[in-house]
Amino acid sequence: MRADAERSIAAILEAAVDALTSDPEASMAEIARRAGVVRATIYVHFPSREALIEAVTKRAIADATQAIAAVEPASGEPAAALRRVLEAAWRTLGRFHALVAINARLPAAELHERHASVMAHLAPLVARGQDDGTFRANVPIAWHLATIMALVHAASIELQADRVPAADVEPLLIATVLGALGATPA
Amino acid sequence: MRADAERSIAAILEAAVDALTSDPEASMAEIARRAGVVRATIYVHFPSREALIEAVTKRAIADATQAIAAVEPASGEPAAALRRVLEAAWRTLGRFHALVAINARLPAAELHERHASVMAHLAPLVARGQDDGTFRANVPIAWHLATIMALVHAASIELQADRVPAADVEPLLIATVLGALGATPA
DNA sequence: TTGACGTCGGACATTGCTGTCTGATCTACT
DNA sequence: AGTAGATCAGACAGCAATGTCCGACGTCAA
Repeated sequence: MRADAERSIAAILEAAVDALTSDPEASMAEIARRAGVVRATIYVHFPSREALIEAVTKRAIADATQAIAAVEPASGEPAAALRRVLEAAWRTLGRFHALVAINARLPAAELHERHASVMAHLAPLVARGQDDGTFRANVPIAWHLATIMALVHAASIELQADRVPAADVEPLLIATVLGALGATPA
Repeated sequence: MRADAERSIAAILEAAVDALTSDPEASMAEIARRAGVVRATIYVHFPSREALIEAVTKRAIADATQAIAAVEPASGEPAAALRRVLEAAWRTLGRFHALVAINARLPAAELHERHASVMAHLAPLVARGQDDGTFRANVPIAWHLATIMALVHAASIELQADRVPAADVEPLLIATVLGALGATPA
């Protein structure tokens, strides 16, 4: 693999994330424009639009997985660990939210498979909190995860709309999520 | 307005909901087919695809607004009132879950504006709950409202993705929202 | 009944996209 | 420096959808 090819691929993936975030149906031409590349070049590396989106999704999930793993969700009090995870998510995962919507119509099995690595880190944390009574136990883990994602996204929207000061968002988000999962947010 | 025109409009709106539910990008041709109408007829009543979708959305929100008003959000314990509101909203929304996904990619400002009528009923309820200590008071009302909207929408999306059984959604949603607002969901 | 309104059936131009291909030009590696 | 590999610039066909238009035909309501 030549160095310039590698650069192109990186630029394309980067541009695809940006473009698809602002418009989930962004065209290949738009992605190419943002990548500073000609449209045909994309097809050199990705046989089709679908293949490109799959590659982008996989990379996004890999990034998220790494960011979450980095804050050691398996250590310490569940509430504190979740707090750390939320901070990581707030900073890292936010920009990929659009991809969630794009992939939402995929076969359920494939979707589940793609999220497996994230689940692998979060599920034990949530389960641990359910065991020791920190989080509501009569709720599926997937629901808790959906709740977390929804509130992170809502926080992002509120912030962008200037309906809440930037400095206030993180504590608000954390308190709301902890409450939603059933923890008493102190 | 002639009677057959009124029938056509009703059939088109009905068909649009159905078609967009099974495919959020359903074409005008598909909608026309389901409505038992020729494609051109749609353009007689709705100048563009966007206008049709807007009409469908507005009607859905109007229905939800009416359903919420009907359960008297201004009466009784705030937690109980919120519970009633969530039940009413969820049931009315049942038919329109697909529209949630479609409108999710709209400009945030427009989304906010379309939800205004629902918010108008909710804001006093939330304020009342903050006053009597049922809901977290150190949080802007707008944040609580955003939280509620986000969780209702998330519930809708989870349901559509078949990640949670339909029968479980309502109690899960209620428990999660009450917790997120700081009430003890008992 | 009659005429205005509405729908039908289909043709039509336009647009925007995907995916392919070409030859020319550039660039990384040996 | 030379060569294989990569990008560029742009053309091309194919397709699907939107939105417009038409004449013929049905249907509502006065």
